[in-house]
Amino acid sequence: MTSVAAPELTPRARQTRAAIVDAALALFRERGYEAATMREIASRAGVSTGNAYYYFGSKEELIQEFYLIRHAEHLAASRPVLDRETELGARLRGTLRALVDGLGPYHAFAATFYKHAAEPSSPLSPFSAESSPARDASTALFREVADGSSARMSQEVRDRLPELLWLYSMGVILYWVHDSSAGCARTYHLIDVTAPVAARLVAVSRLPVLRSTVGEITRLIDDLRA
Amino acid sequence: MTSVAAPELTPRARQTRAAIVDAALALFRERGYEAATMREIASRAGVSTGNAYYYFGSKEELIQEFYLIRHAEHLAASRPVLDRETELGARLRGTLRALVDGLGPYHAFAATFYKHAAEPSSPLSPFSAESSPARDASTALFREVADGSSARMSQEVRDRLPELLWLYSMGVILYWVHDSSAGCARTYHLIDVTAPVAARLVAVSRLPVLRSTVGEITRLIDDLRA
DNA sequence: GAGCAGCCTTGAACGTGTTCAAGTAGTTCT
DNA sequence: AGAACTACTTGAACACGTTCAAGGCTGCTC
Repeated sequence: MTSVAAPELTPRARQTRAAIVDAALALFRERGYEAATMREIASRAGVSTGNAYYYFGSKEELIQEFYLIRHAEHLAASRPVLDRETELGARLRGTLRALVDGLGPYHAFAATFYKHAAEPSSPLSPFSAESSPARDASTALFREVADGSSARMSQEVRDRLPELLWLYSMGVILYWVHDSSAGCARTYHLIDVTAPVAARLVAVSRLPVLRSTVGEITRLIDDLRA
Repeated sequence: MTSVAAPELTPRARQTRAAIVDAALALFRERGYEAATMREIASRAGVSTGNAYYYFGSKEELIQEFYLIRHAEHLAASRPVLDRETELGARLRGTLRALVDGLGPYHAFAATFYKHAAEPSSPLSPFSAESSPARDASTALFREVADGSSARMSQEVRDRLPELLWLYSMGVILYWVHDSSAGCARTYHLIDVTAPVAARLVAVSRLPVLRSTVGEITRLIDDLRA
């Protein structure tokens, strides 16, 4: 189980910490986030309730582990598509489908944890400073999606595209969270339809008529990330 | 205080209900959502804790009142701009600024309640069925923003624009929630920059080169709201 | 006016996330 | 060996959101 534990932990403690994470994620999957109590998580991990709070400041913090594990697996799952496809739309589609594939078993659970992610003061917010490493890792993946493609684009678009694609993926996840269709078919449909559109927008961004519009959007993005 | 109470309430009960809402919103503003306890809200309203639960199924439900009151005030605040301006960008800008103006005093509070809004199972989610009336009301406002403007657009764009603008406004609010700049200056900046870009996109949507792209996006929107 | 019915009100009790003072055990220092 | 130090562990206690059995109040019927 991939885990990014604090390095200064005793081997024994590291094991305890991992047991808590395992128990938590298992219970989250089984019962959902709210129904899984800290007492039960601790009990299943074989420790006291209070001890769980020695390793994790709050129940929400257990979700950061989920983020990290998910990202590592998403990275691996995207590899085949990125090695095979060269067309931007197809690369994007494959990467996003891999993302949703991996989240699948956690659908009910992820739905409730996303509520915590939306709170700006929460370290779980994808926009927060604490999540910056996770966000950077995601952005790097999308940079590879774009740069490894055969799509031609101006340097200004190329520089800003990864962040836009990350934002796009957040939108897809938001949609997925709310998607109650069988097998989340609607989310896959959304991906299948929007990925080519996104690629198309990148392509048309080179049109001279859109030069000024692209320039405005570029400046806007630079403003926002300042 | 505008309030959409259930109609079958005794006048006395209606008054009690209103007192609870007033106490709740005041405390939310003073201390924030989390720090305002149901016991304190009930106490300030002069009722027992349990009685608050006779009128509101949960603490979150008190936020629906906030939505309703805010929307009514936003509507009124947007009136002057909509009566004066004809250019789409200016109308959009004015409407969004009015939105953020009105939310101002609740910034800290709104930040924490948006976390509840993001949960799909919550009736507070702007995407939920329970919020549909509130969403429809918002969409109607944006329809007026677009239709009352001098902007020319195809019928297919005109039909779908209100929902897109509503989504855009949700994005602005999401940004605002995370905006910690003085006086939320960055949010106002975002509005000032993006409103003209949005108007510009509507304008360029008539370009023949973009016909097929616009068509794809149109079909996508129709898919999603199905 | 007595009884009745239904709306409204109460506060104690439950289970939750979280805290914390008090420990224990392993390691290092003298 | 003993002492001191640090890293870890405990479970009782706290405040919170929420529930509910019990009771009051109001206006109606006869």
